[in-house]
Amino acid sequence: MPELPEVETTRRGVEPHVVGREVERVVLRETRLRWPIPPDLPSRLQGQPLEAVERRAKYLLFRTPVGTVLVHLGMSGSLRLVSPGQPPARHDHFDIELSGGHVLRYNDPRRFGCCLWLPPGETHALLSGLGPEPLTGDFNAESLYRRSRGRKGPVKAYLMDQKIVVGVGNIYANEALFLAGIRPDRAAGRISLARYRALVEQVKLVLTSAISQGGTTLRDFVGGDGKPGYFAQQLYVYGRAGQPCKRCGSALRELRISQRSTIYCVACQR
DNA sequence: CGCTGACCCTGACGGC
DNA sequence: TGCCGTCAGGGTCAGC
Repeated sequence: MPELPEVETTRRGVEPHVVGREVERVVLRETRLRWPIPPDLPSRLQGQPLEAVERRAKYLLFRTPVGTVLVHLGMSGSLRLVSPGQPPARHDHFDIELSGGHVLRYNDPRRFGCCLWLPPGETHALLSGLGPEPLTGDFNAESLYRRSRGRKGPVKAYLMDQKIVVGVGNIYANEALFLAGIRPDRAAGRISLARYRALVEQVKLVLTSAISQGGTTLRDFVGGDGKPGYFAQQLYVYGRAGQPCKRCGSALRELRISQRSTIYCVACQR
């Protein structure tokens, strides 16, 4: 599930139930994620108040006075609030039990996610070297254009490079390139500033729109059994290879860029 | 430094 | 019904 909008939706969903609470207990069931969960995480967290839930790229940061829990949902992870005593399901790898009667429960079938501990003041290697957040002014056409000069790789791979900009995953890279009218296999270094302006605008629009969609299902995070909101009904190209373009009717084509499914319209994208 | 492909893991799905 | 190959929204890492 998690692209940036799903991660931000998760952050907004759990924040009001987590901030101001205290960690009563941490239960680890399966520590073999992308990297092992530190065995001392429960003892470090126990009794600590949670001061904030932040997001950087697709990482969730749970702040306490003695350090930060850094969570990534990988490809298949989710973080939900459940009631105390609710029996764990398959792939429910750990719980953070909070005062006030909520349990933060992490589920991840593929185990590509992670849960790491970050001492205060330290900046984790995973977070250093990340590019700007896509919804801030630091992500702009001028710097995107400037940094692209001389690059021969496809613009879609460039857009998904976390050093260039964070949080643009495969779905939204496909969508933004369609909306900006840019062929995903065009060399990043051979795209004009004007077209990068269009691309930046569409990245911001598509992410903002998806976050607002996800926001409609926030209630699912508390005691519900529904999944976080999904954006499928508004997709122009992702998952639609062979089907007609919603703008011009041409059959959408598929190719692979950096091992990832890439769909585009030969007529609308140049 | 830039770029490509292998890899981590489970589950869903389509073809035979 | 079962088996097998392929694919999936993440990212790191080695190697050229």
